[in-house]
Amino acid sequence: MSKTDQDKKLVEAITSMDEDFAQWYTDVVKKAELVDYSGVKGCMVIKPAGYALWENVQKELDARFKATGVLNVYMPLFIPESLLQKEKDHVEGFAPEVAWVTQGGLEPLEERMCVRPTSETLFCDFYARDIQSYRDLPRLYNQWCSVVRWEKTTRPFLRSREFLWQEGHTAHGDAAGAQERTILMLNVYGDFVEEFLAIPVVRGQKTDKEKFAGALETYTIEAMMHDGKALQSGTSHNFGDGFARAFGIQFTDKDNTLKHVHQTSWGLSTRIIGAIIMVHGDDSGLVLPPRVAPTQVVVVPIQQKKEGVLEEAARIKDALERKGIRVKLDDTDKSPGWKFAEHEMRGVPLRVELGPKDIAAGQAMLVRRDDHAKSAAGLDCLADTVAGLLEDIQKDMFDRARAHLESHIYEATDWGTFSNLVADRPGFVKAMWCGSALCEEKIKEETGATSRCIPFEAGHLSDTCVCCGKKAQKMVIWGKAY
RNA sequence: CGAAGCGUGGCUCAGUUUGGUAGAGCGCUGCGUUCGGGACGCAGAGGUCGCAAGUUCAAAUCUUGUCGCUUCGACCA
Repeated sequence: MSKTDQDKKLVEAITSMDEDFAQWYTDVVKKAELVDYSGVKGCMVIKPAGYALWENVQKELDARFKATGVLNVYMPLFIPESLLQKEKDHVEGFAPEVAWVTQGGLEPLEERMCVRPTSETLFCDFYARDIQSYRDLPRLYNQWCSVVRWEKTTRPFLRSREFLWQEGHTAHGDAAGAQERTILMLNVYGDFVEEFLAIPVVRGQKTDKEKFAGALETYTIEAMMHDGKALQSGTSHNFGDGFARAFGIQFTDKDNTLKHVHQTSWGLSTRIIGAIIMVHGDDSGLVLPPRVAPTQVVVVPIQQKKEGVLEEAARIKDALERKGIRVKLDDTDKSPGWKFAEHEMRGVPLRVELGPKDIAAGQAMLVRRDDHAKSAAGLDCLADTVAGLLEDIQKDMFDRARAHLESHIYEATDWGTFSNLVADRPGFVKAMWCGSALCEEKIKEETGATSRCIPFEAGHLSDTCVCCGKKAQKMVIWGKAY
């Protein structure tokens, strides 16, 4: 097949990302068989390739939670209306998007119940009974579950009516304990996403306008997608004692006085899979970082019916498995070219090609998914070479994503520059802000950008707000978001 | 919830304007030849045209309703 024909075929399979990023995303999600649409409006079927990603995310993140003392629990799916209503800001924030159960069996319910959009109220209701003494604190609980939010429009992984996530809920004896935990968990997310998913993030605090309903402070990790748009990839909230007062969560302290607990919550959802796709993917499809990839290496035999080829390929598979590498041998009767394209589409980080010529030369060909680099490697120490290469790929993918992030963050000190940057340059814009929600509102209306966060690495660009010109309080990172 | 587009074998779509025996490519099944970037031949299987009502001798095609999907906007993780 000619080069032109080959290009044509690939273009037919996946829309070019520069041509139409939204369509590219949908194509990749479908072609890599991560999800399928379901008969349930706004809900997706997560297929084995997609769910395997989530399982790897769960496994790693769960271990990191537990290393900080967190224990897993499970809360009910339903929340009675009266419970949801106990904290005013919280119910106002979620009311527009909750689904209600009004009937049980054949009888209407006396009190309707919503399907949890998040479980703060359930944890609070539980903690009010569960916590008595300072000896019970801190409570560090987490649950893996799905939640329901009645979204109007949906996209695979990025927004669906039901999605999988984890939500951690902690209670502490004082404000400092809650604040410390809030930041700790934000950094657990940040480190996990950077180290495991090779996605660089900006860590910072949300403005009042963008913070969680009922929270004192919300912290976030913001990732930049290939198209320059932001994806809020994990959040950590400090509730202070607001929920504790609304729900009556009190404990007896060492000094024999009753005190309210201080709480936090933090969550990360299957949306992160959307980030993996949109940060690392290319026109051939998905590109998975080795640490999260369900299959890290695929062995493709060439002329597999020739004597000895499949046997040698199986030996390679065994050797890699002994090294702890997740490897598949593709011995289906498809042509090699078909297999190359297929496994690239699915994002397998490294391909091992093995044919009669290689065997004669005592080598195999290694082809990286991320940069398509091809090299020969001796069969005698192949497992070591592959293990090293997987580490290189993980590191290079992170470095590449970080270079993309850093080269797409701009600075503006006046309105003209700011609005032009937002309009013309995909990416984030750093600018000073007076602290007023009115300016945030105006910026959103006129440019489409929202405040992503006030980064921990504070900066000072000028003394005046980029929007109103009044005295600036903070430097904010602005951008268009998913 | 506003705007636009689309529903025809598993997938991508043609056919709808002008009503008249349901098509193509890919995929799938079997056999054979192939195999270093989506191979080829031969033989097959597979569709009440999203659903419902209406007009008509006759509806994938016209009318009305309804459901679903995609993209954009508002809302949101």
